[in-house]
Formats: sequence, structure tokens, C-alpha cells
Amino acid sequence: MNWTDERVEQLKKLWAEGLSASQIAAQLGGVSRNAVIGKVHRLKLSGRGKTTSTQTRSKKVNTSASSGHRSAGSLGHMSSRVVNRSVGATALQTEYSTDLVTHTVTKTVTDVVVPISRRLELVQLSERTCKWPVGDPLQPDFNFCGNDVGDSGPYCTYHSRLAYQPASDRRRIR
DNA sequence: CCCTGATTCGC
DNA sequence: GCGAATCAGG
Repeated sequence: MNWTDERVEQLKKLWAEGLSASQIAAQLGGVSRNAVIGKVHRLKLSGRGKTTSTQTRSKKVNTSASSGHRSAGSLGHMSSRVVNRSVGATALQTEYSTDLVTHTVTKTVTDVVVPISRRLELVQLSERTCKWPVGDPLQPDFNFCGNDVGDSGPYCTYHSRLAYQPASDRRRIR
């Protein structure tokens, strides 16, 4: 990939918006975060006023999330319909049948309140970040939970519970 | 450990 | 000019 005018323009825009180098690299595609940083320096636009790093943001989310909601283990409690993002909680109300993910969820999950996700992009996932899909796979804002995984497995403690499916329910991915 | 940007230096 | 390797830091 080479730095076309269009890609440079998008780089400037995203960098001005405060996205991290790795996030920009992910969106541009075909370049590493090092390449992005290098280009930023060559363009001499390294300074950024904002302190809006992903890590800072997630810390704030986690802090505010602890105040408003009860124990999220209300799977069998079908009365919690309220979705309140201001307390850092969100509800999974979409039926996921995505083929873009290795782990297919066949059952419709509703009325389950979980802590808000970090919403990481695919390339930002590591062995210890939750890989639960968040959002519409067909929309540009689709990404992954990104919370720290629990004891084991590909999902965080909240999503791993949702992800469980008996072998009898397992379907072949078409 | 996973992430951040900064810098260096061979290509 | 480019970006991988490396550094320093949260």
C-alpha cells in the first residue's frame, strides 16, 4: 500500500479525531501502526491536544458502570428490559446469526444486561480480549466486545455465559 | 501483559 | 519517504 492523497487525508482526519495509531491503521488497512506513526511524524502533525486514549476511556467506563446496575446475572430473570447506557450497561437484543465469527450463536438472546463493551476492532483483539461480536455485522460500526476475558475461553465472564451452547444445539456454519 | 506514541536507521 | 525494530511509558 502506498500513501495516496486520499489515504493521507483520511489519516489526518482520524488522527485529528483522536484515534490511536493502531486504530487508524486498522481502518486504513494494509499498514501497520508503525507506518501510521511514521507518516504522522513526517507530516509533522504529531501533537494532539486530546488525552482521549482507549485505555483512559475504558477505565472511565468501568468506573461508572459499577454504580447503577445490580448483579448482571439476571439470565433467568426475564423482567429486566431497561436499557440504560448512562450507567454503563447495554442490552443484547439482537439475534446473532453471523457467519463472520467462528463462534456461531444460534439462539436469540434477549433481555440480558451486560456491562458496556470496549468495542474493539478485529485487529485489536488479543488472546485475552473478549471476542463477542457487538453491533450489526453489516454495519461499519461492527466490532467486538474487547473486555478482558474471564477464567478461560474467547469471551469475558458475561459473554461466555451467553456463548455457551449444548452440543446438540450446534449447527454447521453455512 | 497489552496498549500508547517517539525515535532510529536500513532500505 | 517508508516502516520494522526498538524504546519509554501508562
